[in-house]
Amino acid sequence: MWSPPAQLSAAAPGRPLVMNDETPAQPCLDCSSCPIRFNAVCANCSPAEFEKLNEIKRHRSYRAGTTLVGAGEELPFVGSLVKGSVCLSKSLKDGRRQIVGLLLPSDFIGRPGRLVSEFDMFAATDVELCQFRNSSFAKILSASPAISERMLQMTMDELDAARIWMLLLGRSTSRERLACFIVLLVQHEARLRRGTVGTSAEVSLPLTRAMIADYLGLTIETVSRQLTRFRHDGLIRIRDRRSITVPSCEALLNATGDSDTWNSAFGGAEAASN
Amino acid sequence: MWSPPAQLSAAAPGRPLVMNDETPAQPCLDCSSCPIRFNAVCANCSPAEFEKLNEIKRHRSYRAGTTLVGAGEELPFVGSLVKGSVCLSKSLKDGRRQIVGLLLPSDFIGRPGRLVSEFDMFAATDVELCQFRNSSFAKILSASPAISERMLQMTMDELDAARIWMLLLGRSTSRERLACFIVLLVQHEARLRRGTVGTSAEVSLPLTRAMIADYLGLTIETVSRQLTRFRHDGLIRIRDRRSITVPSCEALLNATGDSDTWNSAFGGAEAASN
DNA sequence: GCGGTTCCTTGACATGGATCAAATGCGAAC
DNA sequence: GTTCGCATTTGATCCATGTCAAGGAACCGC
Repeated sequence: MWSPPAQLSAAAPGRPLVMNDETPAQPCLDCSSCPIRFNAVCANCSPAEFEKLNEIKRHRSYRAGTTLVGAGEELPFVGSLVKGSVCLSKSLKDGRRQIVGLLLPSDFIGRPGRLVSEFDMFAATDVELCQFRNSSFAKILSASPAISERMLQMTMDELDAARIWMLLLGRSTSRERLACFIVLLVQHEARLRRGTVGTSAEVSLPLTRAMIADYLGLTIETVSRQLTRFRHDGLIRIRDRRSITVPSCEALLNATGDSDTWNSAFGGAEAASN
Repeated sequence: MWSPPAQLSAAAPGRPLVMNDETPAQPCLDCSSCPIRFNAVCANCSPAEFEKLNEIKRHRSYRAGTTLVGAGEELPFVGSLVKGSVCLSKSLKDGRRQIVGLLLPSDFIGRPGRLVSEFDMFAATDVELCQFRNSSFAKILSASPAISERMLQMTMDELDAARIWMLLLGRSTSRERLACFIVLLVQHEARLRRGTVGTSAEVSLPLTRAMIADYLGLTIETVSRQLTRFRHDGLIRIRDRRSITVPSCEALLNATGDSDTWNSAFGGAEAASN
């Protein structure tokens, strides 16, 4: 199993990351210093609502590669992704697989009120979750306008993102898909550090080539070839398997096939929400 | 402009369909006899909530082909699709288009709290909507648990459906895509008449070949060729441009590439919800 | 350090679906 | 009925991406 980039795997200060596939229930992080507190489902909670969530939450870590749940199986919890990346995927009987969602910190995991998962879920990197028992969360959800409103917002955002990804899967070339993917990572990294996209960028790849292929609806060979081609074109430099340099984000954006669409699609120009 | 199948275009009894692109505001239908009352966003409303919705609703019809809103434009209303089909689509600058959502009766249209549409929306057939001003609906939404809960359920269902469609766009052959599309229509028609899928079926196609192509991420020629091939294989009979016969739904399901996945994906085995 | 394993890259070739082009069929207007 | 326009079908060809195969690079456990 590979070592994820330090940024993604480092344990929170003072809380050593337990390296089992799943850690036992841990003492809770303090919500007021939680790195995702402004974006997660609890972002608009009142102190009283925080209190209720606090009573049922628990913090867990999973190693990269851990399967959280298989399609059709029970996932007893929901929660927020605090750190790392989680993939949602679905496969056909003959093994063809599509990653249908890439969850990043502050994204919500699971479906309130439904225990059986429609998709496979696995940790792409080491991850940390803030979990709630599904049934307990569902109760709080229906009693708390702030949470249910935020939940609806986030779900609608995910739906928009999924539909935009459908445009990519249905109509883009392999080169455009790779460019979009890297742009997505660049913009996400900018958001994490609460900054904007600069002229150049260092990106760490949270996914293996195989996962990238499954996310983009391509084969592993095509992913590799297009990355090589970007390298030859000077659009990227490949530092190691897990990280690349983008000397000119604008040039990469031009390789997406529609810089306007894809720049804004990934939050480059955050739409005024609500 | 083509004549849509009678089933989709017939006006409600006693209310002649006004054949402008957009009808003026009309007297409201009685909610208690509304054909979508059990499935729409208002499905779980209390009498008091119905009352509030009634005050702001209006009924409108649009002709097939009408653009309801373009991507980036303002859509001042939200509402329920009462009759017909509406397509959500998104295009790249060079014209490549992907239909990212096919809305059918009882589906919700628009995004509460956000006026600017992320997608193009157009009426694929003659359409009837039950509309609410976006701002008015947003107020009621935040005040009514029954509506906001139903809204969240429907949005999560749409998200699951979108993700399943991503599997099709990313990983299926053109033949499988066509088979899935027809199965989708068969199952939807069964649901409309509140029955189950029989051994055989008559299906009317709500979309032109070009729209089918854009929905499936293919070209018009490929759609046509695969339909012809189904005909040669005896999987369908083509009655006319707008309707086909499926002599054996099971045989068609076998052509989807993964009958288990696709049969349940379109509600063939409705998951126990909530 | 060594061997095994997994991940990644590269090459040769095959092919499904796109593209380009033309013919056919159907509906609408006259 | 005739003509026009458009949707659809069909054919010929091309090409992007998949498939199959081999080699190389990183990592792991010993």
